Amino acid sequence: MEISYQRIYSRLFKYYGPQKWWPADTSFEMMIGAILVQNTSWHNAEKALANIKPYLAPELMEKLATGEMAEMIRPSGFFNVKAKRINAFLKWFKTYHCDIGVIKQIDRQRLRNELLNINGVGRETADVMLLYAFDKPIFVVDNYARRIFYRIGFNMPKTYDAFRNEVEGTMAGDLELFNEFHALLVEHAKSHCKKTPICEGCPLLEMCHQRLD
DNA sequence: CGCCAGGGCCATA
DNA sequence: TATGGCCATGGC
Repeated sequence: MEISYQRIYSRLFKYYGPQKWWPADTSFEMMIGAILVQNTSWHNAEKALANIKPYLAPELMEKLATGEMAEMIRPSGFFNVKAKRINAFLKWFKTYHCDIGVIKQIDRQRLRNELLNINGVGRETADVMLLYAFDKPIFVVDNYARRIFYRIGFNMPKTYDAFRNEVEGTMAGDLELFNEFHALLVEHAKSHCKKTPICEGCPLLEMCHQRLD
């Protein structure tokens, strides 16, 4: 049986079930969460989110001084840089009057470039926002996807965009599929495919080459 | 105690 | 293009 991205997705979906991401009440909360979770456990990002919950609206958040913001998001780590990144994001968001509906109408490529121009929003954060806040069908490349596919034995393209294009080009996926795929890869990495893996009961065991690097 | 976590920027070669 | 240092908390 040919091992493909499609087959891996099917296996993960059958095993873990629908993930219904992103865990946030609003698109705005989702995007703030995307910045807070950068290179940080979701557990710590949640603590920061809980602290700024009373300010989780662009009109309220822009009034906070950067120093106040930093203190509130302290549990997420890198709190000084993340406070600046949130400010940079808010500045961009305001140029569209914080109107999610308007931004959703923007062409996918152009919107991606605009997000990448925000200081503190790199490829992965931009793609996660495009997928979970702006409904663009996109494959999110992260270290988890790299680790999981590497251990299966795939030789993925080295650069971010080449990897993303390959998966998107070979999957014929819609919004719902890419939404679930990223969430499933994260869940799989956290439950089985950790740095020190738990291979017993792994749903991908038969297709894994055990390249535990 | 060290390792890791749902990255990105910047300087350098 | 591709490394390396830097940013920092909290769970284990």
